[in-house]
Amino acid sequence: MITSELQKLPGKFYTRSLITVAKELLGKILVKNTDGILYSGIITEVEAYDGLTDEASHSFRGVTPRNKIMFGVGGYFYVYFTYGTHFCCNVVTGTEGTGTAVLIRAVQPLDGIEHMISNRYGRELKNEKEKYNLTNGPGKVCKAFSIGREHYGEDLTGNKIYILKRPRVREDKIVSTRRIGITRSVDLLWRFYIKDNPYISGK
DNA sequence: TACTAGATCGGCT
DNA sequence: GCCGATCTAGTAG
Repeated sequence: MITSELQKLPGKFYTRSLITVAKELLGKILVKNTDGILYSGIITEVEAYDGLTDEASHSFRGVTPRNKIMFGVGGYFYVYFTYGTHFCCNVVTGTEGTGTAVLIRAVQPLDGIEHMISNRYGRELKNEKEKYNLTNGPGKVCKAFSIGREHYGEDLTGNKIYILKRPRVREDKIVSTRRIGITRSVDLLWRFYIKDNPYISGK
């Protein structure tokens, strides 16, 4: 697959409802093209976060400086810093004021794999296991793609960070489970991943 | 393999 | 001041 020949998703892809966008992001290709380095990977695992009903969401308690991009219109990047060490990235969805976003939890690397290995390990791969460990978690994806606070609010219809069109993943190839690493609203089945793909986070 | 702890700091109660 | 949409290294079994 030649990623440079694929089409960018338009703004209207993102302004639809949270769960629709979350599921349809599976199989699409996340691209970062800055500083002369091209990174890309197939989105294999996501989680949905809602504003109104979802206590686990950063947007649940209303607008703050950190989450304000979540309350804007869909199609922007929400990057946050957590546990004093990691960044995680989200795709903002829906219309103005909804406070919804989709956390990208794992991707399958396509372009820039050598850079990802260097960003993650600072050395060569040691074994097969490290190949999958490269991007199978939200903190790992950001580390591999070198995504940080400077990418907060990035416009996904721009030319630095964007997502490429790909055929929709069939419903019977999508697995829904509880979300990972949260303590509130734990019963929602809002984690989605591509069945049988090896680039999936633990549990 | 399974569990525990430590890193490390920004956001918000 | 507390705790988190995480990850890794270390220890025990």
